[in-house]
Amino acid sequence: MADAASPSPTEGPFARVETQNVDFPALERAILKFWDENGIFEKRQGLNRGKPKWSFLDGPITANNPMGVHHAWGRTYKDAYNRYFAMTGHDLRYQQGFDCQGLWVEVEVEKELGLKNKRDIENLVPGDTQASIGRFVQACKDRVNKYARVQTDQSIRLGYWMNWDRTDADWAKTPDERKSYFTMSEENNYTIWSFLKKCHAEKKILYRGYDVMPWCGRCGVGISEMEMKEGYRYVEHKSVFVKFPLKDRPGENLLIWTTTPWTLTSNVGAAVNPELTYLKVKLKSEVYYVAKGAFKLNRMEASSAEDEDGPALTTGKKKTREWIDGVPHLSSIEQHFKSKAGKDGYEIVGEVKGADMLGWEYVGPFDDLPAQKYPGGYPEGVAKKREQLHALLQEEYFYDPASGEVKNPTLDPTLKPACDMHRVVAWKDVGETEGTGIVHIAPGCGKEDFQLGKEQSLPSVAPIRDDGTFIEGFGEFSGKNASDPTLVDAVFEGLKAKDRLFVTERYVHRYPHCWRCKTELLYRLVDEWFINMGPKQSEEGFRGDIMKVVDQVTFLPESLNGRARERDWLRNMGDWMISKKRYWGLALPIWVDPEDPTDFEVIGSKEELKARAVEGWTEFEGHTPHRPWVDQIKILNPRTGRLMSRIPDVGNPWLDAGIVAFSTLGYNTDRAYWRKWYPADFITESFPGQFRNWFYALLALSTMMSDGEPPFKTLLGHGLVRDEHGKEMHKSAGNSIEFNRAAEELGADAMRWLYCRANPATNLNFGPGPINEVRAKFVIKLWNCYGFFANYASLDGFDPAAPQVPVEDRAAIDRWLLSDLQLLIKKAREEFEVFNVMGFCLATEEFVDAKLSNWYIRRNRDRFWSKNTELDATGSRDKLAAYQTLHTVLLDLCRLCAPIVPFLTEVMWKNLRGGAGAESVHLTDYPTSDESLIDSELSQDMEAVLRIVSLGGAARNAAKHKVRQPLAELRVQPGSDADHRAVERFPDLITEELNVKRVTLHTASDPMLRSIAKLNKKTAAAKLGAKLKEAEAALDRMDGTKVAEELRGGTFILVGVALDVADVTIGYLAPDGWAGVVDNRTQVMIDARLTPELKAEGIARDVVRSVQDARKTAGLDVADKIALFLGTESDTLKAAITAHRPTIASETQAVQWADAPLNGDAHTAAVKVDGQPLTIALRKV
RNA sequence: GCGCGUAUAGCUCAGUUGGCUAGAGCGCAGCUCUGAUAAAGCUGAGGUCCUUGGUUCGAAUCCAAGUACGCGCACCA
Repeated sequence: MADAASPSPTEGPFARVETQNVDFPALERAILKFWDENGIFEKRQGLNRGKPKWSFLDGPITANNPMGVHHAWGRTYKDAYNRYFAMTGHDLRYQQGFDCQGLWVEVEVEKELGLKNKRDIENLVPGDTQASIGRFVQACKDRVNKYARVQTDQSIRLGYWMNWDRTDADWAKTPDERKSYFTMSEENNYTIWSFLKKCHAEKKILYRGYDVMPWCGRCGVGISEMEMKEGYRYVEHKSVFVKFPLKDRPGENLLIWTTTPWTLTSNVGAAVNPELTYLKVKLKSEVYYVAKGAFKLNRMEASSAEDEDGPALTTGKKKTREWIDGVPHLSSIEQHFKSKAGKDGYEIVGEVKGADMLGWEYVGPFDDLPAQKYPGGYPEGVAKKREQLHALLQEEYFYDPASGEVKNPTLDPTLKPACDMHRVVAWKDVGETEGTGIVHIAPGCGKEDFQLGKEQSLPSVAPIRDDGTFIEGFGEFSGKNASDPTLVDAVFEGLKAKDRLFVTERYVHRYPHCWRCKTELLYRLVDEWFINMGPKQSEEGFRGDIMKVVDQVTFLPESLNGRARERDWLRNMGDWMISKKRYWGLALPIWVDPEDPTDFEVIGSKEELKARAVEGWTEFEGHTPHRPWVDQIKILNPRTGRLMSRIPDVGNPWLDAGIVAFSTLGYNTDRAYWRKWYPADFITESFPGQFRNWFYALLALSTMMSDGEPPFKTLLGHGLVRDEHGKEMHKSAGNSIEFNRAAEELGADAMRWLYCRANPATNLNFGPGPINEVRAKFVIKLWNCYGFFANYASLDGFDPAAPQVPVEDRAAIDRWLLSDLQLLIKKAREEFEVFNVMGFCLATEEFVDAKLSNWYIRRNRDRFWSKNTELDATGSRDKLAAYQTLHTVLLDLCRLCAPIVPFLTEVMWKNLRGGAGAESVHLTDYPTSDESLIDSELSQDMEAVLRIVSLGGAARNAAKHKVRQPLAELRVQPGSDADHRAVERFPDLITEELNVKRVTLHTASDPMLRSIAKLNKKTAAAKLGAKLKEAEAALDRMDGTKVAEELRGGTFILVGVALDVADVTIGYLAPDGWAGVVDNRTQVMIDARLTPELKAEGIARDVVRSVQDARKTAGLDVADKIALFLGTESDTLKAAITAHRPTIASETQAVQWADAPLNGDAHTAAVKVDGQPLTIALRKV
């Protein structure tokens, strides 16, 4: 089968083509070999060298696992557009990229090595952290190299033309020296350094942030905003209502509610909304404060909030909250009170404004913990850093509404411990649709809490370390993990012991999880590095600069509003957290003074580092700028004279991918080259997520590096690949499909066509079903057209080099096909230029199916079958014209489709070119339409022919005569000029296709068919009731044409009842002996009467058909001659056979007639024709 | 909660600046054709064009409100 890819030299210019059970994957492998052995890709590059450039920038694929079929969608687009622009004479870079660094690789390597946490990693070489990190980082590099190579092989199999690293020698090189780009390359890392340097030195937007951030205790890493979006899920937690006894109001309590009981250990304050009203609820001997609006609230209704004052306006149904089956629904706070009170009941004893509660002091839930008693918050280092941060931000003075004083915390020597600071503070964001309207504030455990703590001068108590466990100072909790359920129980026990526990409940909410390892995130006070994006919700600062760039690029497909989405993300995102407390990644080039954490420097290049290094350079030299080697370098602080150390953090991996418009184009090493290729003309990736990931990072880094020049002109996004039934593909669900399996079982071309014909704006259903559909719809159909041509051309000795019959001398159907081909070429170019291959594919399917296969070839078969020896000069010329037309169309189709299905078209091309022309279709130019061949009237007329033929078929059906039975006449009342012309220009096409003797026109002005109106009893019966019979009779007497007109006009009254279009069916009646149908204004009828002559002819055709069948089952070749015996007792059959003997003989290639049954090796068959038995016997002669 | 989008046959979707009896492919049933075609053709069953109201001679199409779904954003105790 592999040989099928190359024409056999023994059979003239065209090789025979197999049309059954074609093994497309085998052909694809043969083509890969052909490209490889003949350097086709290199030749293509050679042809385009020096031509106008077309700059494509590849978004790096994560080299962490083998490719999935979902990757193949985007890669197919990338290759298709690359190939199109190559065939239209553009110089391309053909550089593909791998994303190498980051937590996703680390997590896989941890799994491989059986490591559970950071401590395991740092102890890979027992007792030697540096060596351990070194070994771990090496393992990460190894994994990336391994899968980059796997993905390379897979991409090659897909037909993706890039400058790949193919040999062992290629892969032995450093990432910097390879053809593909790697984000772990030195160039990439150092270029990010220059970006960060620019952020710091020029724009002053890099800062050390001391904030509460979501944290993954398993990975030991802060989670950035963009990562957090990936991890929200609905989960059940234990929530709790807790009493905070008020110090100066004996027997009175604040009632607070929280879903994170572990944070109660670090409670510092309680926040109320000064605007809200709070109830004093008396239960037994104690009083509780609860927000008035919260008290009776149905907590299962999703918070639709504050239209309490307009009950008449609340028309819409309230939505119920997302909930998990099996978890009890929430009770209202009032219900909790009722059930606690029993039959005594509770009592509302007063109301108080939130503003009047400010400053009230209370007893905290865990004031006995050492951490709560520590002066200035806990731990000491935390408090110290906070002071320094305040100094840094120059927030020297605070207005403290609790005391009414202006305070300066940096100068305040008596910072109190947390337990002495418990008081009610104001927070305008407190609502009453969730909780009790009084919020427990733990500045060390929540983002808003921390912010509020800063504003209100509350100390922070930060309880957990980087693995999620409690630090010392938290009594029995120390050492336990904050997300451990038993810890929650311990908290509840502790509260119960002090009679602080009001009630607990099971609660369902959306909670963030680590996007990589699915662990629940905790909010933790951390020390991370940020890029200041400028004021949120504004268009100022860095975010504003990026927005200006966003406004200059094109986002496709339009319906997705990509620009609006990107702008939306830019408006809302917080400052960009770029640090990760991990191992495998960009070494953030930030060196900090050991005594003063706010004194830092950013290094912008390897050279600068070398110049500044005062220690560790020798150990570092020769290594990539990764941990642990780069960690050893110290630089001198010119201000203090102390040695500065690099922060141990690595960078957010989106920095790695975001810099590639600079790093891969040699921005820092060959500025002219960069200038030539920047910006990219085109990028394309799957859009979900990328507006906040690659698209964002690329735009952000490019805006900074280029001072506002867009990194690309056009971005094409596409959806997700789903399984055959539209479900998300997951390895765990067992419905994901490996790329290799798909390519080998389904074929890369079929996959590529499926991807290209799909709408990029929607998700795509992938699987054997959809693939088989496109294969049947397009691949096999095109292949069969090709096979038809090649097989007859080979048999017939068609000479592709023969002088072309001038197009104007060719048959109209030839000119029609060539005209429509030009239209397709125009369409192809238009659609590729606007990055809409879908439009091209759908148009091509239509062309191949409706025009080429089902009309041109079907209608012209006898021109190809005609025997050379029997043709005169005109006939030969006509046959040549047919071959040339079909040959041209197939060659152009090859070139048109080559970017989409490079294998199929290559196989076809290699055979069709007949030894002439380019050795590969991919070395040809993309077709250009020839305007002189476009004949739009001809196109319209042929369309009319197809319409009339279709109607004629329907009329035949109504007449109940199969197509083999010749009929006398088809009569057409044209509904348009094109219909009219079609009958006059192409009577032969119509009569042959419909097997009628003649086609005639009905040109009289009255309708050819009489309209008949009939009641649609289903709908009309209800309206007419008892008058139904009467109405039917009345309708029978009416003129159907008039009824139809009245119905169209809208008013039709029958026996006093108004009926509409649906109540009446209009049928059409042909004269006796005829059958007619109507479509719009075109009417067609067929003469259904059989004469004895027509009947005999029909029988003869049935006989021919039966003999052909017998030939086929006898295994004869088309060209084989036979001796034929036809035996029957039926006089009708005998007469028909005798009358049509010459036709039967020529159709079946019978050169001898036998009067008696053939004996011996003859093939016999017993069939029925016209209901009568017929014996067929034939033998090859 | 805010914003954007979508809603048409069992499934996947077309349906242009409003226009006459709303279409295609797949699937289903029947018929047919077949010496390129495991292909194809024809017919049939199957529709509340999400709902309601409005504009209009006329609405799947335009407008408004509602409902459902999807996506993005926000997510708090």
